[in-house]
Amino acid sequence: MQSNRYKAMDKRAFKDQAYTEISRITKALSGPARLEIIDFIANGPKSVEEIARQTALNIANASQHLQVLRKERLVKTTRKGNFVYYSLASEEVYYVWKSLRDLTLNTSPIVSQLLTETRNAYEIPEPVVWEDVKGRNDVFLLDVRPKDEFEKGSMANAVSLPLDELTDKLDIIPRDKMVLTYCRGMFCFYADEAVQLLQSKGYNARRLEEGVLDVKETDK
Amino acid sequence: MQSNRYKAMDKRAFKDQAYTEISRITKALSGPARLEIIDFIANGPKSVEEIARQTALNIANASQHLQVLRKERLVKTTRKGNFVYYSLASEEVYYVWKSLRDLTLNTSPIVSQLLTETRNAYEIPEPVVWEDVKGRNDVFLLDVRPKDEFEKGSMANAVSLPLDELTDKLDIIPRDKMVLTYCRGMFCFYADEAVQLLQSKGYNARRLEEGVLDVKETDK
DNA sequence: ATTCTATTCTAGTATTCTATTGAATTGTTT
DNA sequence: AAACAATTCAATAGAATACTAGAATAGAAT
Repeated sequence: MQSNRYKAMDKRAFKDQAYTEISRITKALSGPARLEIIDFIANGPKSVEEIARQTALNIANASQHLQVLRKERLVKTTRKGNFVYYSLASEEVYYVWKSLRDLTLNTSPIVSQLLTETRNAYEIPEPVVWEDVKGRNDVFLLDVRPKDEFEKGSMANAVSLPLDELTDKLDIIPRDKMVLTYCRGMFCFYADEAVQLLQSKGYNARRLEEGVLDVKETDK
Repeated sequence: MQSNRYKAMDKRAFKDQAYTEISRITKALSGPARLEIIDFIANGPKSVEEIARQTALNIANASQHLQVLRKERLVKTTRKGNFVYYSLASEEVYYVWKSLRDLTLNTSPIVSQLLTETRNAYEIPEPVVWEDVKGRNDVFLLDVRPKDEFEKGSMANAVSLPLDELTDKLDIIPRDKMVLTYCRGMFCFYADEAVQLLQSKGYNARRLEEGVLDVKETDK
């Protein structure tokens, strides 16, 4: 009781600590490398090796970044055989990432500019936004991510055909529908590469701007 | 064309720049002082002086922090007479703040702990969550923030009675209903102070855990 | 038990950023 | 011109950053 009195916080001290705590977590996410890691592992558990390869970091460095995220409990790990798999600790982590990304897209036009520039450089056609096509039934939804990511969760009625199997299994794609590809999200080019391939084979193909995690209509 | 080729970005370069851009914006928000500023001015435009007072910073320092936010276009300013009023540049900024706050509340129990400790120290009763009371019609919703914040936007059916006018105008509060006070949000103690006052006058009063901005049922 | 392999830790470095404040300055109002 | 709010400047001290190489660890496979 008495000791409670002494420890008792005034309101200013509480605020200082509360905002500092939120600040700590914000700083833990705030490096480019860690933002990219979060964007990546949101699609499913990944080993340190995969994360390092995807983000072009060396392994020790990727591990360091993962420790920073783990210290703040933003990611969790599971071990399978020899590998440690990292994934997001909660949905809230993804919401933060998503809101930061959307804020940036609205606030500084640079990212969207760079994105279209990059697409132009590769002669990739403009993406289609989900809002414009979600009602239609003359489209064929194609998930070109690795199988395990598809199985963890996919868009409703989507068919899985990972990018590297695309050439072999073209026959499962109908020629009378518009093929809509999608992948991990706005900053992932798998869907664009798929579109290029499909168009070169005479399909009517476009990519979806959003990824699975940005859209409500999902399975699982 | 040619020059486009040379400037053309490869995918890795795009990613580096995109995540770096998001990182820049994230770092701009990530200090405790700036998080508090955002939380504060979300309720309405505030002068530098008010912001400095609220956050216990000196004026020069508060201004510095505001410049950081302005450089990243997270806040906007209007001038009235001698004063410059700062407010959030867009709703997205608030969403980011909200998602960071909610992530922290879920991820590290410290903040909630400190909050209840502080309330205990002042012998403030436990808050009520909106979800539990929003259907009921035997409650009297009381907005104890300054008038201008109320006018900018309030909860549906709420009555405005700023904290410092409360003692004078007690007669407008019905005695047969439960009085529910609310203010700027979870880290604001105005509503708690109002509850203490009201309870001492024999009212059945509780505070709402959430603030206006966390609840859907609002006017304006 | 040993070997193997993926991951983590340690330590060091160089760099960059941080918040803060008093004083000088700008710009507005009266 | 005087008063006032806000901004900028300059300087400080301290902390945090990302990264890397090499050693250490911890499980799994043999």
